[in-house]
Amino acid sequence: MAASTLSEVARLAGVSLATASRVLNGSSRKPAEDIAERVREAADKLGYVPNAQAQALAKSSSGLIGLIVHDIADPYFSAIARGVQEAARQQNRMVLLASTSGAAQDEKEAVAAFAARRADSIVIAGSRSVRAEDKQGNIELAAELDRYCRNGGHVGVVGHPVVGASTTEGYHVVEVPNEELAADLAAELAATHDGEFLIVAGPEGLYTSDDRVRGFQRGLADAGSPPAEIIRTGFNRAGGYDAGPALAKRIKASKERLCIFAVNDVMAIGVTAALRPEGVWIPRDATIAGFDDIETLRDFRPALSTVHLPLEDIGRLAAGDPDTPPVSGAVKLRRSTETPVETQV
Amino acid sequence: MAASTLSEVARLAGVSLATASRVLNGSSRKPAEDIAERVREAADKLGYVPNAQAQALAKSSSGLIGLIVHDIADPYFSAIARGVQEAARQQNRMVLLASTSGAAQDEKEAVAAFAARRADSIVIAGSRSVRAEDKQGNIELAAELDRYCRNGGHVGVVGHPVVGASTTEGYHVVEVPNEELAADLAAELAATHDGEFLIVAGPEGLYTSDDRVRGFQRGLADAGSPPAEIIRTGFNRAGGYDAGPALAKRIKASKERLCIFAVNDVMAIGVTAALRPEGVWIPRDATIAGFDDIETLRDFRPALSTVHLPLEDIGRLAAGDPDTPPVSGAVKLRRSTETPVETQV
DNA sequence: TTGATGTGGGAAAGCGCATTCCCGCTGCAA
DNA sequence: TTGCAGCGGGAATGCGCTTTCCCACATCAA
Repeated sequence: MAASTLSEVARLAGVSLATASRVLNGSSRKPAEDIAERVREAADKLGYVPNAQAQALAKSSSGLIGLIVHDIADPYFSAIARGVQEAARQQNRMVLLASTSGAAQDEKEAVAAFAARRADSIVIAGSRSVRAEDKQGNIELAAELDRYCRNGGHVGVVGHPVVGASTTEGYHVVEVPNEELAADLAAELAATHDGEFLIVAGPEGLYTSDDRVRGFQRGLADAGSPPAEIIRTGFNRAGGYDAGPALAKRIKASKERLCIFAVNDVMAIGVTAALRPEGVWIPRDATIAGFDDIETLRDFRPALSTVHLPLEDIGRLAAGDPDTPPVSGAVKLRRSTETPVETQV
Repeated sequence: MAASTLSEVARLAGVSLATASRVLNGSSRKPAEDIAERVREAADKLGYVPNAQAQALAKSSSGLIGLIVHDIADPYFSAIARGVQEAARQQNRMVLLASTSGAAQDEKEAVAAFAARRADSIVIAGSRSVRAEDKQGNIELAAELDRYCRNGGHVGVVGHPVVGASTTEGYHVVEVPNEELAADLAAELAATHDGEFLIVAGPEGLYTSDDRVRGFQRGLADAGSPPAEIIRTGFNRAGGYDAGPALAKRIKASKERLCIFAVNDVMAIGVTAALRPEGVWIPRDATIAGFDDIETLRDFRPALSTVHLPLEDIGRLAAGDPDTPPVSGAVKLRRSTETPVETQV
């Protein structure tokens, strides 16, 4: 990657390095127009591309924003990534991507790498967890982030504060009202459904999952319904799928129609897919709702009841966009939780 | 972003800058263990994080790989992005992201930005086009890329060479056998379907779309079927949706069952969604096939017939991973093109 | 004409690091 | 003991750029 340098341009234009810099890379001092023109011509002829690394070094600001997700191919994260990307574009920055599969250890490394690149800010999406096996990783991650913040970095966290972060300096948490929204969902569902409820949740200790479970139970309680049974599985499509057989058995054994709340959309889809071969139809034999309102999944049939989350906005907010409205979700009841007309069998 | 520097570490450890550098940032010369230990301690105490920008400047290699996509939230691109990300991880690099909505002008700017950051390589995903309105943009993009390559950069292009690129030096095209696979799909469909075929394509001039159309028509011809009528619309879900009403009219007017080939999965989903309110059921009233085999869409019902593309591998290949097998797709016939049993009405 | 005040270009000092070159030291053969 | 290689650490240079400081010159009021 050897390209022509500023001093080559300066020499060709017959001016000093300083002048060339002033002309080409926006300075407060504007050299005379004829000189500027000469410099621009020279730059053009040489195909000069400024070295952002050197610029960053000289002005100590990189124009980079680091994004940490579990999996960029997961539609939840890619929607957030789009928001971050847009915010970055507006701020004239570039986004550096890191996928970590959610491992705290990997996240720590990603933060270190971003810090090494002197990213102006870091966005961490993806659920925090307090599980025992993540304990050590979380501590190290928090330490790394604290250090990054102490050195003047900004970090935007989606959903929940990083476990064990000791400073608040530099941290910016985009609160997602998971609990409230889950309660709303439960309330709306309880209004029309009078059978049992069941929750398909992620592993215990995962904040996002736990919040949604808690909120849902609270909503149920407020509506006078008994608490829902909880099945724990993976926090992704595969987790939902795996829970399918047990659910099918449960549904077939029960006299009433069961209403399932999967703590996110992809899990709900996984559950639905696993239920189908068992002969369990949604919403005929059971109803189901998810959470997130993933765009790619909207054409699904039966249309999935869910809670809409402005994921793109969340990404923008985490990336520090000031013009983005605060996070506000909304319950979306669709076909998957409709009580079917009796005549339909 | 001021952090402690190598010279601070060196001073604290009581060694020279050179020694500290050798200890901390992998050099071929290994200082004595006791000294090394002292340096590491000092680094640890200061919370030293090497400045990758400065390192890049000094060694002139950034460890960055630039990725250009139309839209990171589109599952097609996010799957490729995952592959690129994985390859980058293996190569110990980081990926820089740019979304461009497919505008050649934006892509050009993204390339310039990557070049400025001295990215070691650039991956361009997303269909190239020869449309007239993109002409100027394409020329500039090609020029920018050529310059990048001349300066020693590597570029990996998914699908088709960049229009108008004058060098081959540094370019690396990941060929996607769109045409062959589309022909295969047509052949397999023609084997069981004897009604008419219809293609929902993207705008004319979009390579990927054009290739798939051409291949499909060829497959039809080889199977002895008449060429399919072509409807042009947007190359995304919205495009498919928009084509819905016209298709519905077409289907209702026709005596035979129509087989629709949408040139990608999301378009097929869009079509299906638009058809539903019109009372047209898949596969009862018409059949449909897509292309790409998007993972998030696999749970869709009726299951979408499509052509599987190893998108993640494609991303890996474009990012220059040597261990990734060459691209090979496969036709996946599923429910959406099954001839329904007559008794099902 | 003279001194004060700008104005605009250039020299040079870093930014944080890798790396080359140099030098003092030790170990060994002669 | 002398000479030479080999080893390990340090000084210094440069990567490409920004920015401060300086200086030459022009302008204008007195």
